[in-house]
Amino acid sequence: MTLPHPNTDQISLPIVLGVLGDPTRLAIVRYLASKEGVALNCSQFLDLGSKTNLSYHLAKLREAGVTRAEVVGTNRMITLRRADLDARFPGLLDSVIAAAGDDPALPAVGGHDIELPA
Amino acid sequence: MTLPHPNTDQISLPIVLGVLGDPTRLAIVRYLASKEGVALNCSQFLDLGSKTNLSYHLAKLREAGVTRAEVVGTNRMITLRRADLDARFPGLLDSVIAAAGDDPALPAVGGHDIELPA
DNA sequence: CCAATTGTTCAATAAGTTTTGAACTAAGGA
DNA sequence: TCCTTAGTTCAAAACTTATTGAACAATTGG
Repeated sequence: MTLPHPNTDQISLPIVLGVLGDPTRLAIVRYLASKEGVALNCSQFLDLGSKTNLSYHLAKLREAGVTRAEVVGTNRMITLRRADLDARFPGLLDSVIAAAGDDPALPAVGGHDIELPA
Repeated sequence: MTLPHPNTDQISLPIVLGVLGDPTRLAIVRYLASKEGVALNCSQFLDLGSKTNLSYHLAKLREAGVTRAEVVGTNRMITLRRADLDARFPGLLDSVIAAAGDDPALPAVGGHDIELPA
């Protein structure tokens, strides 16, 4: 059970920019960046919308190549594809995250720690 | 006769990203960046679409704060708001332009020189 | 003044995006 | 096995964006 992701060289600039041009998704990326190295499941983002709606936005991010989703039991562990994005579009992710860093117009993620299934 | 532009501090990250997430507009920005300092009118971009459609896309870019349009006679001279964007979102425009730089999936602008009204 | 040039606006349509709830699948634990 | 948890899928509705052609405005040049 793996989910489809584009290869690094298939990541498209206009698609990435379009996907990031949505406040909910930008908030997801900002939060992922702030927790880099930590495994996050979808429920971490419930502050941003309904379960169904998050599934939609997280699929958009994954299909654009911005995030990676790994299946761990019933969880999908979400990470930023930082190395891939840096390789493909040097500096882009950093400048987006820096710009989003303190934007009060973006929704915020509460961020509860979660226990993973052993 | 001046056209409305947002102030630098009113430029919104998600709006800028959304506006750049369109191949036609990304091509416009790439071409403007390649001709920085040169005055360009809308007709320069007719390779990318109809006059009406360009008017629409150029208005989107202007309203997002990505470009500036100055009225000179019957022309609108278009420039990139590079300094404003660099001030607001450091590094963002550079990385977008670099990433777009050699993307064969983006439409290209022919680029004829034009004679301005004296 | 008249005609040409440059670009905008309008209304219509076409196409795509976001959001929702209900139904569903898959894994894990009691 | 049965229940719970995590997340997806589907179809519908609501909304937004892109594209077109016809009509319009404003300036310039003859």
